[in-house]
Amino acid sequence: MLAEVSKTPSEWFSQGTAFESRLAEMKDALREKGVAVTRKRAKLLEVLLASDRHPSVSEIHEGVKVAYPGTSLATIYNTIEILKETGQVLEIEFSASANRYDGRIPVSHPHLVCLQCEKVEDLEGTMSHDPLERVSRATGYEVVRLRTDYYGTCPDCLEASSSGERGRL
Amino acid sequence: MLAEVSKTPSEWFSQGTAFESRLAEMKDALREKGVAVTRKRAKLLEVLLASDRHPSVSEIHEGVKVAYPGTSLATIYNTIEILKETGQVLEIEFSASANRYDGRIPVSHPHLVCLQCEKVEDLEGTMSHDPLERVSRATGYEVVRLRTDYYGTCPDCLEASSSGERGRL
DNA sequence: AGTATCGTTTAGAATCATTCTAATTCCTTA
DNA sequence: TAAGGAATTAGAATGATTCTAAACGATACT
Repeated sequence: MLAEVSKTPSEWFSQGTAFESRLAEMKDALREKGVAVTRKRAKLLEVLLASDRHPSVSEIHEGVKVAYPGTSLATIYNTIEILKETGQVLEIEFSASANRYDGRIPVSHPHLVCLQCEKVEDLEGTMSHDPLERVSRATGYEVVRLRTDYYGTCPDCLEASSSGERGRL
Repeated sequence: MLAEVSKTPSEWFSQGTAFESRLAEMKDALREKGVAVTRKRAKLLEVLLASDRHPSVSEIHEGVKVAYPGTSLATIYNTIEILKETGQVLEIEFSASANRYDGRIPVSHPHLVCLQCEKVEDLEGTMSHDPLERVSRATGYEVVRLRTDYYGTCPDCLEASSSGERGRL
């Protein structure tokens, strides 16, 4: 039986860059679901965890192809889907641009999104206590996920350009 | 010269269903930008404001076509784009489903999104004070937009089904 | 070793929202 | 009524994602 993930966001954050333990955790989650941790899937997990860029599917694809050149995009999509089902990855959706994925902290938490360079960063230390429960009680919804994203221009882009051009997010 | 929109979210909320005044406001914003408020565009604004469903482009299209059957989808997309540029509509993006639009309260505010029926509701009364300024100061970003969305199953869907099927949001 | 089985992977087609393009229509003003 | 410019159009193009059907690969059984 698969135990519910019950870590709070701050517990996730406190893991810091616990690459190895997250990797083991994700592999375990796949095995618990009864799917094999193949070499390509293992590599995918590593690529996902190695970057703090919140990579897109195609960035992950590029990374996996370094080790396994023949890898198809479909494999990445398939595996990401499984990871979503097991709560092992957080999907950050965009409609005008590819979705981005957070495997390090797979529970809801705020991000900073640069409208210009499309950088996605974790925003730490600004989390008030989980409001899911409060919202559930107030609305009758069974709230399972919260998205909080701040959009703007990152310091790098502020410096690099005076004009106000925007990306497509 | 176009004055910056400077209402706080709660000021927007306090307008309630001030349909007529929002309509006039949106028309003014278009004129200030130098674009014509044509009959189709006026109808589009009405359709957008008349519904609390946070309609998608194609829902708006359907509504406009009742009055003007020949209307093309491109017209809706074009006009929505102008509204976005003038800050007169809030875009709620989804990657697996069509984007939704909020013309009533065009500034960042939280929503409740039902994963099952894809309903999008405003979540009132839960807004703490605008954290944009605080995040800007803490991160060096020039923060211009905040997205906060709660996802879950709405009371209607909870009642209608015991199983856990999900929509595509 | 040989083979049946079942999950995994693949290439490419299909889908869908959105954007683009180039031609046409509609207004406005002369 | 004609000219000019914006608005609108149909349909093509794009891009991310999903689907499909076939090929592949590992494992268990004979």
